[in-house]
Order: sequence, then structure tokens, then C-alpha cells
Amino acid sequence: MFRGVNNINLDAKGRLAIPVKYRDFLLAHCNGEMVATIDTDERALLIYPRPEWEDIERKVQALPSFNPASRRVQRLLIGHATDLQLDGSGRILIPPPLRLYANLDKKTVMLGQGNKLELWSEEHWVSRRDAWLDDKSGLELPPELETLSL
Amino acid sequence: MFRGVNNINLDAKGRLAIPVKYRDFLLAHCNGEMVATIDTDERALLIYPRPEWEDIERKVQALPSFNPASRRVQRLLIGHATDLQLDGSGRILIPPPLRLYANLDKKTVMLGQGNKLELWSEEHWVSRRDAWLDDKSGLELPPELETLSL
DNA sequence: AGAAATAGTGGGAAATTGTGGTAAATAGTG
DNA sequence: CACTATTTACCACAATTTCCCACTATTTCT
Repeated sequence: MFRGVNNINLDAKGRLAIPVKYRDFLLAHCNGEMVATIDTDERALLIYPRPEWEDIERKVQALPSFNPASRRVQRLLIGHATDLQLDGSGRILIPPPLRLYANLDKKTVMLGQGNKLELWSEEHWVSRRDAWLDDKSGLELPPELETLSL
Repeated sequence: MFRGVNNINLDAKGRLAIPVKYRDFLLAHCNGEMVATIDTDERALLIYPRPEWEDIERKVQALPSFNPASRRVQRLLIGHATDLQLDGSGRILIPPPLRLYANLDKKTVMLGQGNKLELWSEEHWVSRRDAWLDDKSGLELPPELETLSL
């Protein structure tokens, strides 16, 4: 569904132009309706088409609510979820709280990640990416990865 | 499928002429549709015919998303995967973020590697290759290699 | 060796996209 | 209730990108 990197500039009003290659799909699939929330592990935002988000929201809602880890995920994910709508020029408006969370000013990077898009500040993305590129050690590889041939 | 080395010049717009010997195959096999992504171990790009890439993408997508090593691979591989299309002159356009990653300016080297093509900056390719030729030590041979007869 | 065909390279024009501004509408406040 | 401030949507211009065409260089065949 979504893949690839894009460098996108936020304008002065906090608007973000969605890459053209995604626009037609988004309009056809969900009328340009999306949901943005935070990534709980990284200072980045996750942007889902509305139907995909609703699946996830249902699953998160269903987690046992007496479990602290579940409550944490519920509060963070659902608590930050915001409806977004493609405007006539193919842009979405990132609300200030989310902009703040991910340190988005002007230069941003959008990553396609299958069913969702990730939005990073360019500076932060580059530093995290370089860290991953350097550090090949220390991470436990799941067995599926051990044998994966590219 | 693909084999051999080719020296190819990127033009001023970042376009890359695919070697003639691959063109007919690419047009017949996938309409000239390809996907480029980064090599996570080297500053080089991997270029797959679209069907071959999609096999790999499916496998990578299926990895557990709460596992840091998986997320790393997903972000790096799928996050950088970009659709490419052969133009009327048998060229593809390498998008700026990927060009930047692999330090591609003008002189590049394309390596055939079975189901994929690798693209290196000439300078970097030469220095890495020479390093491999010098240093044969320190690498553990997997058992398959121990018994391989050339 | 010459000629013809094929491939490499570059440039230009049209269409598409990014960007910013303005006007209208809505919400908030005195 | 009215006025002001902020937001939202729409529109226009500028820059970029993409596609197509032409020229040059190289290779192959006669």
C-alpha cells in the first residue's frame, strides 16, 4: 500500500502536502479521511487511512483495561488520535499538539510503512536512521529474519 | 537473471540508463516497473523488478512489529522502497533521497546480483571491493561455503 | 573501412505540483 | 449580542518535474 521516503515541507500554517502518488488512492479508498496519532516508541507520527485506523482502534480498545501497559497504550494511541481531511490541494493540517510531539517545524520526512505513513522531523529521522545503520549488533533477530534472503 | 558489472553515468537530472541487455527482459517481465531501496549494510541501492520486490515486501511486512530488529528492517527497507519506471529511452530516475544515501553523483557501478541489481557510486565500489580483496580474515564462513566448489 | 542502426546524452516544453495568500466562516470573548 | 481573533477552504501563481524529441557517439554488419 504505502512505501518509500518523501521529503516534505510544512508550510507556515502547519499544512503538509501528501505525495501525489498516494492522493488518488486516499480519495478513492476513504474520501481523503485519515487519522493521525503518535508513535509510542519514537518521536514520530503515524497516519492511517480511516478504515485501517478503525481496525486498530477496535483492537486497542479491547485490551484488558486493568492492565497498566494496556492503559498506557490506550491513553497514548487513542488519546492522540486526530481526524484529518485532505483539502482541495491534497494537503492535510497537522494539529499543533502532534506537531509539537514530533518536533515538526519545516523539513519533514514521510515514510511509507505498508498500511500506514510515518511522519518525522527530518533532523530526527536522519539521526535515528544513521543509528540503525551503524548498530547491527545487540538486537535479537527473530528467526524469520535469520534466514531471510533479499 | 542479472549478472555482470556495468559502468553507468548518471546525467544531470539523476537519470540512469539501464544496460540494454536487461531492457527487453524488464519490459516483458514487469512492464519496466521496478522498485529501488537501500542496502542496509552498505551505502548502495538495491533495484528489483516489481514482482520480486513484492515477494520480499510481503515477508518483511509479516515480521512482528513489536520487535525492534523487525521494526528496524521494516523502516529501512520498506521505508526507502521507491517505485521506478523505465522511460521511453530505457532510463530510470533515481529519486534524490536514494541518490543521497548512496552518494551517487555521476560515475556509478551497476552489479547484477541474480534477482536484483546493485547500484554503487564508482568511488565507493572500488574502495569496498579492494578492502574485500585485501582482508579475507575475520569472516566466519557458513557451512555451505566451506564445502562450495567453484 | 564505410554505412547504417542502435544506444547514450542532453535539452526544451507542457503539464503537474508546491506554496502562499486572501476571503469567508466559525468560534471565542467581552 | 456584537466584535474580534483564529481557523478553514479556496484560488492563483511560481517552480518543479516529467515526458518527449533530437542530436551525437559508438558499435555492428556488409
